[in-house]
Amino acid sequence: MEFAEAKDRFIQTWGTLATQWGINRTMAQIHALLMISPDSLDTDTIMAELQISRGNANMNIRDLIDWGLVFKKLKSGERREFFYAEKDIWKVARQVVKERRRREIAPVLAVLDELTSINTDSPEAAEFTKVISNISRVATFADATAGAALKAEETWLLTNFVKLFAR
Amino acid sequence: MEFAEAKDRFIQTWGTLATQWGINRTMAQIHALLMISPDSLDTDTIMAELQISRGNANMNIRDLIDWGLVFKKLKSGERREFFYAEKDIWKVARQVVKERRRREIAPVLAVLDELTSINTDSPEAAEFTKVISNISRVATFADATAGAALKAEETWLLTNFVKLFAR
DNA sequence: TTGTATTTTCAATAATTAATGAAAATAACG
DNA sequence: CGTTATTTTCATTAATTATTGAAAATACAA
Repeated sequence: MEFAEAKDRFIQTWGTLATQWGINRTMAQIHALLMISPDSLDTDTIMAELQISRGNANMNIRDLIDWGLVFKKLKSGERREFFYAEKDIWKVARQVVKERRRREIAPVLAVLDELTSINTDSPEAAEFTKVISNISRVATFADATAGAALKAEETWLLTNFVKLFAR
Repeated sequence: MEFAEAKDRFIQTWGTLATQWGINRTMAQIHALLMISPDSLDTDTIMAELQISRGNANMNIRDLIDWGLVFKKLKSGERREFFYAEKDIWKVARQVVKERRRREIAPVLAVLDELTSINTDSPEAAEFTKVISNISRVATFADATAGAALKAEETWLLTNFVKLFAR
């Protein structure tokens, strides 16, 4: 396979995977492009490579920066901005977990916690409380686990996972 | 808070969470409704509770069954079908991981593996191979880890997670 | 300043995805 | 069988989400 084809395949694959996980395709494609690019790229290059509009490019680059996956680079003597991505996929994964935890999981945990404190005066209400408590307990535990993992060093985590699951 | 309100809050919250993770809202809402329901429900009840059409209800119930999260129950003397959900959230999580691995991760791993074998005759191609190899290695490891966890018993997994991360 | 390159915003439009509802298919019953 | 309850399908419609592109805002240099 030629490089150009492989590159397209990767950008496409990364975009498809992302949509299945609730991330928009363009955002994932920009991320993919920057991950495999040796140099940082400016907006026009990204637009040209992915055949997208300026507005679209700008918005999704901003989002990637918000997610902590892409960074701005200022080249001396250059007026426009250049962008580059974190290329270590472990760090990418850690960052995604961290952000999703903060943005999506934390609010849900708060709601669940509230919902455990209703009257259980009917079979429906009793079952409800039982299920919600179970979800709340497990989710809180899983969230705390993720939190601990994020605090730990990457190597420590990797080492321990290997110990835990090694054959 | 009253039961009726708590119930609506939960169904709504579960639906919102799901959309952020690439699952459609109705599917998550049906799942939520069945999880908190003491009895199995028929299609008409689900339609009425969630205010959705028959077609929508039917399609999403089918999908939930495909995902292994909801099951059919036949009541003797009853012609129509009743549905109930797995209520143990650990089992739900395990099932979701299992299915996503099969449907989404496995195909991506196959593509990544292909992409590692291109000529590295330019700086771009060299960087590409480097990044793809890293992703492929880490993803394969994570996938294998998930596979091992799925094979293990739930209690075993829980116990070991506690040991690993307990303060 | 003033002009110019660059970035950002956002209303309009396009594309995608989900939901409806009625018709067709299926299954159960007498 | 024929009848009726129930489920499934799917073309149409609705809702949602993403993209465009041009105008406005901003940043920089002279």
